[in-house]
Amino acid sequence: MRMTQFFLPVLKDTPAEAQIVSHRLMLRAGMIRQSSAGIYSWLPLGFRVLKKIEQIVREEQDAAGAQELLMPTIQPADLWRESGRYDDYGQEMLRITDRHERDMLFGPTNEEMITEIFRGSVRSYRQLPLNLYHIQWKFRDEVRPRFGIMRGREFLMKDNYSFDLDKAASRHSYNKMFVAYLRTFERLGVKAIPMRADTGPIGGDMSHEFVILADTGESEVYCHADYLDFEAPDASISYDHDLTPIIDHWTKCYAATDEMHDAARFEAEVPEDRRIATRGIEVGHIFNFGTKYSKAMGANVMGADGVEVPVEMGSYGIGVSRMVGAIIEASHDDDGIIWPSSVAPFQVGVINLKAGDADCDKAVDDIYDKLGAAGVEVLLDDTDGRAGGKFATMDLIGLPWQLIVGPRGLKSGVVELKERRTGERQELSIEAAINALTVG
RNA sequence: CGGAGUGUAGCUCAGCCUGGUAGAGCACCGCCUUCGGGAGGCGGGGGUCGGAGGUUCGAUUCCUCUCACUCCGACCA
Repeated sequence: MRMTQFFLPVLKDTPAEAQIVSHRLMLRAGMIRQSSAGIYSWLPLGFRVLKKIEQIVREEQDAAGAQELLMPTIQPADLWRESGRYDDYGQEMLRITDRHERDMLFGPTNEEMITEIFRGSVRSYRQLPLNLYHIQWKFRDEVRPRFGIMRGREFLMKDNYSFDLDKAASRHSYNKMFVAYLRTFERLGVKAIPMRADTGPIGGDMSHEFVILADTGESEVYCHADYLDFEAPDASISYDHDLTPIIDHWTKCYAATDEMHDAARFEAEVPEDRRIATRGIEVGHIFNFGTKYSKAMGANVMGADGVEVPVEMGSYGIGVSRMVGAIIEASHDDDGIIWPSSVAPFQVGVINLKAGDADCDKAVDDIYDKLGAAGVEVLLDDTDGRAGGKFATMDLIGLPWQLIVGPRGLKSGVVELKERRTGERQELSIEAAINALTVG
């Protein structure tokens, strides 16, 4: 992509309404634009990141055996009357009436709808286990939206639902998602620590929140420092095997959000120099809620013994749009965003320090074509601005690599390769620079 | 939902207290000089001052209502 053709409305000034760093940087980098309170448009740069995250989430869900479908944003109220949540959910649910005076709602989540789909098609234990997910926009009419897309009213969430015959099988489905989440967050370039969580209004007795540690996080969290060194299972993991050793490893140390925090236990279990008390951002939440919805909505299956039982369910969510902000909170510096490579909107920003200079133009065009041909996503700053502004913009939008091409270097046949995260620069020949960016 | 604020140019803000018909910086357009970490000069375009009502000879300014947005608190991916 050439910057002269790319819609990238960066801001020099910080918009007054933005309080936290991810919101400020997303606005300044031209990633989002507010429409109304808690509702945003995603501009091209932000949308690219959102899609990257979505795709990683999708790949890991598929690998763990979940199947993607797509449910609507608008749901009929009757479904929610069946579960009893139409009245329980309160004003956070956006209620709509259609032209025939039918009560509808903009879905804040999809337990009812997925249960309805399930009960309409599944009758036998032979069709289990089943795990269905979608990545869809949700709407929760928060009293007080804030922090940009971190707590918007409209947000993109991956939510999935597992269906099993009995508690043991349901537990395995839960464990699969636990492991899939470890892998997902690792690939997204963040440390997300599973913390025992309250099940809240969704119900059930098994639940973990996945929390990214960040000073600017919304809630206080406490955990053992060992978690920072834990490594997620690699891609060769087999989801059909017993996953409990992995779960045990990841849950053996203390980790709790403030509402579940037990100071006495924390101090007893964690040596003083290993205690982490900081802030965190919840980016994922998994629940096993048993038969809460299947009982209420009559989602039963016939077991091998000929007895019909309500299906055991779990639900699993990742805040995809929130991840964008959470990653920025966890990865930025004074100059701007520092994208992990896996979610970066482009891998490389090529800077033409002197657009209009024949040698520079030729060199960057050549680099641009070669990197593009090698499948590297490149943003070429071919604008005729000054060097300072170009450096500042490139640092702000946080692409992992910058390739700086100027007349001074070209005279001696070199360009400068800068790594955004470390700030390290090296002078290389054009060929060597292209090689460095196309290997791995 | 309780509390506190803010709405003036695309953005950041001044002007309002003490009414007299709107400004700066950045951004944008043109020209010139610059040209490796957010340059400078000259010229130019852009605002029915959130909206409605009221007071007044006259309202961005004072009063009332209203809408929107932000922040702090309680709740959530």
